[in-house]
Amino acid sequence: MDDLRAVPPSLTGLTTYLLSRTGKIARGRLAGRFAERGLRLWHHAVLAALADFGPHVQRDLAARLAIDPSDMAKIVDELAGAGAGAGTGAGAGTGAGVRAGTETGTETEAGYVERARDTADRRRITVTLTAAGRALLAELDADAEAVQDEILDSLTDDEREHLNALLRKVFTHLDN
Amino acid sequence: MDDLRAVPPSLTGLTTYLLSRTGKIARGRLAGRFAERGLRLWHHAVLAALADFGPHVQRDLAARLAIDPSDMAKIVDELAGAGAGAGTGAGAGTGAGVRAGTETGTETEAGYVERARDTADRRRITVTLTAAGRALLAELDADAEAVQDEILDSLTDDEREHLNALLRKVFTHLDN
DNA sequence: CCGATGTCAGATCCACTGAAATGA
DNA sequence: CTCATTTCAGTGTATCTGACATCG
Repeated sequence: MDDLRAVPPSLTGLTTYLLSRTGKIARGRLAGRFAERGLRLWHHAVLAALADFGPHVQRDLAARLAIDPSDMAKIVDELAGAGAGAGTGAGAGTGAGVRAGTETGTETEAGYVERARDTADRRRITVTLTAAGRALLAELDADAEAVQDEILDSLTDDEREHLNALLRKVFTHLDN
Repeated sequence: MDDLRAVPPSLTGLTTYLLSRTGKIARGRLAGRFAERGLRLWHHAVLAALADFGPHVQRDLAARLAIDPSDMAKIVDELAGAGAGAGTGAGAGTGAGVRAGTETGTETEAGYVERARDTADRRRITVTLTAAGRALLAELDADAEAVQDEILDSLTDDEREHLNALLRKVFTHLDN
């Protein structure tokens, strides 16, 4: 009898629909977790890019992640901790884990990335991952995997691997 | 070599990331096609739900598609073609909208769905798919499949089927 | 040329109105 | 029979985000 929660089969038959829906759910859940830290998805992507490929000129970072350069400026700014009068250097000095949990009024932004003038071309600003950034990235990655376990709960390990392979194939092809 | 187009491997290793990215791309492309008609994705979903499950009380339609009832009111209104209807909306650019076959008159009267007061409970409005709506749905489905062919271009038929099966499994489980 | 700030549009969400049904 | 409560459709608003445009 026509369960009102049932989704139209003609939609679930469309792979793109499933892709879109599950993707949105996944993104939403992960964004929720990051929000508890006062972060958004792009922060994770930026940190990951820096970890994987090393320091970037800000513009290249934007190009790689397919995001508008003007938006990248904000993200890097937030990761650097320049915004909102946050204690930049953070008296805590090294470490500076800053797993704030609840983002109370005080934003405990710390230097997850560092902006430095390129020595060769002094117009360029090179963004570099700091130790604190690397630590934060590890936590965000853990969040991501936790969400992934939720989402893919119904799949076996083999199926998960297969799904990843298929999606990777699709994605890399789209990238061209 | 650090191709600037390369995406961080630590991200592509996350299935949820791929899901999220490809889903967003798919949604964007399909939304683009629909926009040429002056429609949005929800219009397609509503038509599909009506085709698959028959007439709905408007509120149930909203519940099924997990959308806010107030937003559903607007969407149904546009599909019914009452007043400004589908032509305007987001599309801007091309005033095209609404190519239902009978292009008599400049605009609209698109009755893709019909609203009728429930005789028993006059608060309720029952939404029914019309012949024009069915025709439009066929076109939108064709658009969706075209986009799907683009997106899944790199996969064989077997792989596409497998991907659909995996995603369906994931999605139905998430629905619970 | 590059990065930063500001503006705009789309989508989602929430509160409210008015009509209509239900139950005390 | 009347009144309070609930449910529904519809309107409008607040907010959040992503995309675009201009300024330094």
